[in-house]
Formats: sequence, structure tokens, C-alpha cells
Amino acid sequence: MRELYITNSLSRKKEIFKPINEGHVGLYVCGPTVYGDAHLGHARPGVTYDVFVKLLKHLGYKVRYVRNITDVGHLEHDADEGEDKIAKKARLEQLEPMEVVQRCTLAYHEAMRMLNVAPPSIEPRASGHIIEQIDLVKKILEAGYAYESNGSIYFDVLKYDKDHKYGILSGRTLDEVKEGTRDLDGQQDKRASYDFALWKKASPEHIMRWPSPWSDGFPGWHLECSAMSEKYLGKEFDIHGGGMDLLFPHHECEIAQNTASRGTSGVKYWMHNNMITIEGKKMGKSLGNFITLPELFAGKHEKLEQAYTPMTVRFFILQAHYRGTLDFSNEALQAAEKGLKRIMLAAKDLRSLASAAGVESSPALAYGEFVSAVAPDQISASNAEVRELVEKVYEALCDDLNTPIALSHVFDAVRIINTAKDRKINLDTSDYKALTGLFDNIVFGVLGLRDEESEGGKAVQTIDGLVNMVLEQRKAAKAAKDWATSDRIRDDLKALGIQIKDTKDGTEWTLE
RNA sequence: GGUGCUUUGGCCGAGCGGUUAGGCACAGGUCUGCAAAACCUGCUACAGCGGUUCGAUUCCGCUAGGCACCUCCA
Repeated sequence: MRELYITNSLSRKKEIFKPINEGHVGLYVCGPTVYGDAHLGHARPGVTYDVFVKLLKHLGYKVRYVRNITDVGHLEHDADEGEDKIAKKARLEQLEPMEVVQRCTLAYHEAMRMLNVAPPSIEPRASGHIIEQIDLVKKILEAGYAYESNGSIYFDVLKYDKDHKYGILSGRTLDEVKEGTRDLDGQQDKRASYDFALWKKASPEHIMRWPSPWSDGFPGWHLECSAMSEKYLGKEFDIHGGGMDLLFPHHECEIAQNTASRGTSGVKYWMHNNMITIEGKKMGKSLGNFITLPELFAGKHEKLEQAYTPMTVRFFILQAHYRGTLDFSNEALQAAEKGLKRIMLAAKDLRSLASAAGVESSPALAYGEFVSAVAPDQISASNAEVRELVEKVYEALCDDLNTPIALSHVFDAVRIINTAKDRKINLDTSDYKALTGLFDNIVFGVLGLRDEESEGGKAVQTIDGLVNMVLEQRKAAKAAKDWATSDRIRDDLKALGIQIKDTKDGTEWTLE
């Protein structure tokens, strides 16, 4: 199997990936808190880990991908009484909390589907794992790393730090954490400001509550991921992913909870995707610069000059490395839109060129099969550059998921295809096999890009027929050197969003 | 205040101790009845100041700017 490198936030270095169980990968990613619309920020981890999982599978791993839904337990600190976020929204809108959860979960799923993000293997909900979370609190209490105070249970960070060292992921020492911790509501129950809640006693008006040995209440914010990752992936699993903003305190606390309850930090590799910024600033509710995905796809937001398709957004995300921030702007999105279109046009041209050479698309090849199909002993001389491209693309993807480099090589492939189309070079069967494989396996497969233009179904077929009919008229006009008519047809089509181009082999058209 | 990251050409965005990232935009050319598209060519940057080095955009230090986390957040 091909070597894969990923940056481990624990060491802050690129490390070779070695699964705990040969051929299998257990991956846990922090999913959305479902109390609001799916937004641009959700797209980044969604797409990033989707590509990562698709790559792992393509390389031949069996992957169990767990991505949770947080539908309980996040406190809202600017609210009066540490009220649960979901409960607050529900009260405002006179809805049951689970009604909000349901609506937002469906909206999130729909947005992910549009972005061509495949569903995870398991999508557990925090509210469905209260028993497991209570059980985890018990274990931590038994181990002596937590204490009860007025019906709530807190994690004893000081004690934990003495035995195990707190802060291994974020690189913070307890002193630093202590200095940076603010005084918040409910602090009076804790022994130290940096202790965090494992179980919170619910105030009387709190709607979301469950019985426990200590009080009617709800689990602390960091608990669910520890409980659910253990349940579905075991005491120790391969990779835990999430946004960089979750690194501290969320993931740090997870490690502490895991170590306190299971005796192991639980995770071998921590992966963190960076944020999408808007005009250089992090997107956030409080900053008023946040754009939901439906707004983005519809172009309805004051910061948007136009609508952007889901694939444009996906491609935009893939053009940057996942560990760097990615700045949103209309200019950048428009550039992505054009770049993607260029790739898709080349894909279409490749299909007809390859088909003419007797090579048809054959999706779903595994890495091994594909690579051996274009192996050096299988190829002719003209194929060398193409073969090199395939290798370079894999090299980039396996080097900490470097999608921008992979895409730069895809653009090299685009140039080769275009040159072949212009008949300036000749490609043979093995070239076409490699190129077709590159598009089917990588561009459409691992990177998960789709040609949105050709996906309209029946309506598109109808348009196709109509446009071709009109183009026949134009052809006749051109043959008669009736330029006025031919130009008028071209302009009229253009006005309808259909752009035509004359080539040696006839007239082609694309829907803008 | 603490901790960490970052500063690349008109824009987005990779990368690296000595070689063109790539995309978009722009300019010229080929093709074409004219366009468009495509292709070719050009545009060659690494915040500032020092240092290490035969050589630094890439390493080190300082200065200036930006960002993130420390508080719910992808």
C-alpha cells in the first residue's frame, strides 16, 4: 500500500500514517452543532474529510468514519443562566428542541449532499448517547479525576495534570491556562477556574434535561466525543479530526477525559482543518459576516455578487491546503468557477477523444488496479508525461492531502488534453487509459468534483436537442455566407446563456 | 495580558537552501468570415532590517502588520 503522510497536531509534524489495524482506519470528526443553518464554515471540514476518506478508500483502506451531531449540551455563556443553546433557540421560536435539531440536521445533510460530501459511516447524536456519557462520568469519578459539587460534576484538571500532564495537544501549561481562563457563571461550584464540567445540573427553566445519579441535568460540552468515539471506534483509534478552533479546549479535554477513563489518550493522529475567513476575519455569528450555504448557492447575501454552485465552492476549498486559512471573496470564487469549468470542459473533450481511441471510462478502480494499468511496462513512449502526472497527483494527495498541488497537475493534464484536441500531439491508447483513469479515479472520485452542467437530466436533453436544431440553421446560414443570420443566432443564444464556439469539427456549445 | 501561527506577483494560493507551482486577471500571437473557446508566448513575486551560508523567498534574530486560540463557534 502506498505511504500516506499526515500532519499530526500532537507532534505538529508530518508523520507517516500507520493504522492500528492493518488495512483499517477508524476516523472520528467533530460534526456540527445543529442549532442554526448550515454555513460556509461547515463546508470546509465537510469537504476536507470527505476527500480524505475517499482517498483512504481508494488506496484500499476499509474506513469507519464517525461524524457526530451535537444536539445537546453546549452552554451559551452570554445567555442568562448558562442556558443550552438549542433550548434557547427553541424557546424563542416556540419549538420543541428536537424540532430545531431535526430541521437543522436535515438542512445540514442537504447542504453536504449538494457539495457531494458522502455521509459518514455512523452519525451519532449526543442526545442519543446520554447513557454512555453518564457512564463515562462515573468512570472518571471512580478513577478520582472528578468531583461533585452542588449536583454538577467537574473534571479535576489539577490532579490530572500531576499524573498525566494536561495540555499535550495545545502545548499549553496549566499556568498558562490558568491565566487565560475567564471568570464565568457557575464558577463558584468549581475548585479551579480551569476545571470543566462533565455534568451540569439543570436550572428549573432548562428544557433539555436527563436524570442522572447526581442531578437532573445535561452532559458537559466535551463529553460526547469521548463517549461516542469509544463506543464506535474503541478505546484507541487512528485519527481524530476537526476544526482548529476545537483544538483547545475541546480536544484537549477529550484527551484528558479519555486518559482519565480508559488509561489512554485514545487517538494516534489528530488532524485539524483551518478556518474559512471572510475579508481576513473569521466568520462568526457575532461578527455578522456569516454566510449560510443556501445563501451562497442562491447568491442571496449582501457580500455576494452572484450565486456560486456547490461544485465551485468545493473546488475553491480544494484549491487551498486544509491546514491554511482560506479567505473568501467574490474574486476568488469567480476564479475558482472558471478554473473548474476549464477542467470540466477538458473532461468532456477527453471522453470523446478517448472514446474515439477505443477507451471508455471505467470508474471505481482501486489505486492498485489503476496504477498497475498505467505502470511503466504497460506504457508507450508518448505516455511518459501522462504517467508522470498520475504519479505526481498521488504523491501530492498522499503528502498530507495536498489538494492544491494535485489540482495543479490536473491542470497539466488539461493542457495535454487540449493540445491533443488541437491535434498538435497524438496520444495513444495507454495515454487515454491513464488520463481517463486520472479523471475517473481522482478528479471525480477522490476529489469528488462533478460536472454540474451535464447533470440536468431530461431538461438538459431537451435543451440539447433544441440547441442543436438551432445550430443546424446557423450552419446553413453560414454555408450561404449569410453572416447576419448566423451572427444573430449566435447572439440570441448568447443572450439565453448559451455560448457557442466554432471548431474545425463543427460547432460546440456550453451553457453558462 | 498569555500562547501559537502568519506576511508570496493585480487577486486567490502552493512550495522550497541554488531549478517555471497552479488558477484567475492582463497583454501579444496562432486559429477563425468576425467572435468565443482552445493553444502558444509574455508578466517572474516572496513585509522591512540585520545575521548564518559559496548562495536565502526558504534557516536565525529584531522591527512592523495580520490572524487564531485562551469564551459557543467548522
